[in-house]
Amino acid sequence: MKGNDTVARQMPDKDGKNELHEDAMTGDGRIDMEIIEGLFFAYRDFVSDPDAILEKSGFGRAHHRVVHFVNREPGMTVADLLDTLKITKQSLARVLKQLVDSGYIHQVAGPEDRRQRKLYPTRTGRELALALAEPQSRRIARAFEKMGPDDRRTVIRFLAGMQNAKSD
Amino acid sequence: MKGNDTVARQMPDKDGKNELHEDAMTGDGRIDMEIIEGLFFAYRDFVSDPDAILEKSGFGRAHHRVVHFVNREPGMTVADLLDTLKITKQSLARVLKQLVDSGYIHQVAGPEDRRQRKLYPTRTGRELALALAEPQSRRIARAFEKMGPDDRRTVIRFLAGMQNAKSD
DNA sequence: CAAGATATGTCAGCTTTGTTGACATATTTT
DNA sequence: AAAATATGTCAACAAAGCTGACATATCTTG
Repeated sequence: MKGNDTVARQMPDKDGKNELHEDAMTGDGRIDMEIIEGLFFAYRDFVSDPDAILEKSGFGRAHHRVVHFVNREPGMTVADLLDTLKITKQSLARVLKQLVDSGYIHQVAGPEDRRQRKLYPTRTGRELALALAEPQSRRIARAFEKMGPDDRRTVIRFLAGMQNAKSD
Repeated sequence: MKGNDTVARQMPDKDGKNELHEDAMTGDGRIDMEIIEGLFFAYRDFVSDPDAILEKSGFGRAHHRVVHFVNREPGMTVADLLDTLKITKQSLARVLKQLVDSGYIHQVAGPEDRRQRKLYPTRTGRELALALAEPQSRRIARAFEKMGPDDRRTVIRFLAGMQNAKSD
């Protein structure tokens, strides 16, 4: 390889900043590594479920999120969606435009406030959202398979407790 | 605005593909919307915790993941890390190089197989990983605050059940 | 009614983080 | 000696985030 060979014996290291740790980081029980990593792996696999379907439509995960929430709350405005996704206007504009142009979402001027664009799924938009949610829901069902119905309550409370307080 | 006004009355729509849905997508009880969305919001806020710290070091979330797992399993190889993160070699190479160059991670040729590069955190690398884990752990503790210790077990089982089976 | 605030769209450009495919080097295995 | 393996690297690209500025339509307010 190139000359980036490394040796176990380190450079002079007065302050100890380059001293190596061979022991696993545990956090001395003050850090909940188990939940931190459980969340990472669970979410990593959870969001990978819809990838096959998304590829067929030529969309990505950003489109998934948009089409999901518009289906969940038809008539929501662009501002609502920005607040839900916590991304910027331009980031949203790109994927939203593609979904509108492809006929998955329609925009309707607000009946009271005509500056608003209320977002509605079309039939194909609804079908896509359902198809994307389905494998995720199956994964969830499988996870709960050997657990009780009270366990589902517990998980819901946990997930709610992990979220930031609503600002409005 | 531009001429992208939309009206509630749609274009001719024989097949109904453009018909709008004004009703919220429920999945008719077959889709677990509550958990799907709970996971999304929980993870969205969970990963935003370390952002302030990362900005100081000039790193991003990809660096966070690398420095975390190297700290958790010092001596892991590049191949191990690729398998954990499920990203490509080039994606990892970029951020790993930056972490090595900045002195957060050291590489040591494998003692048995000298082709391998075993990864170890330096002292600063360990400190960074702990600092990043801390706000996340506090969030988790807060979520469990009003729940029992058995609830933590339940959540761990759920998160494990959400993961793909290990291939090896 | 004029002025300002608001909701949305859009332009231009940048960054991070993912992807592919090809190829080089050192080392181990066969 | 040849093949396989672990890693690094080059070039190029794509998705999805960001900023700041500015335009338009519409609503609210003085």
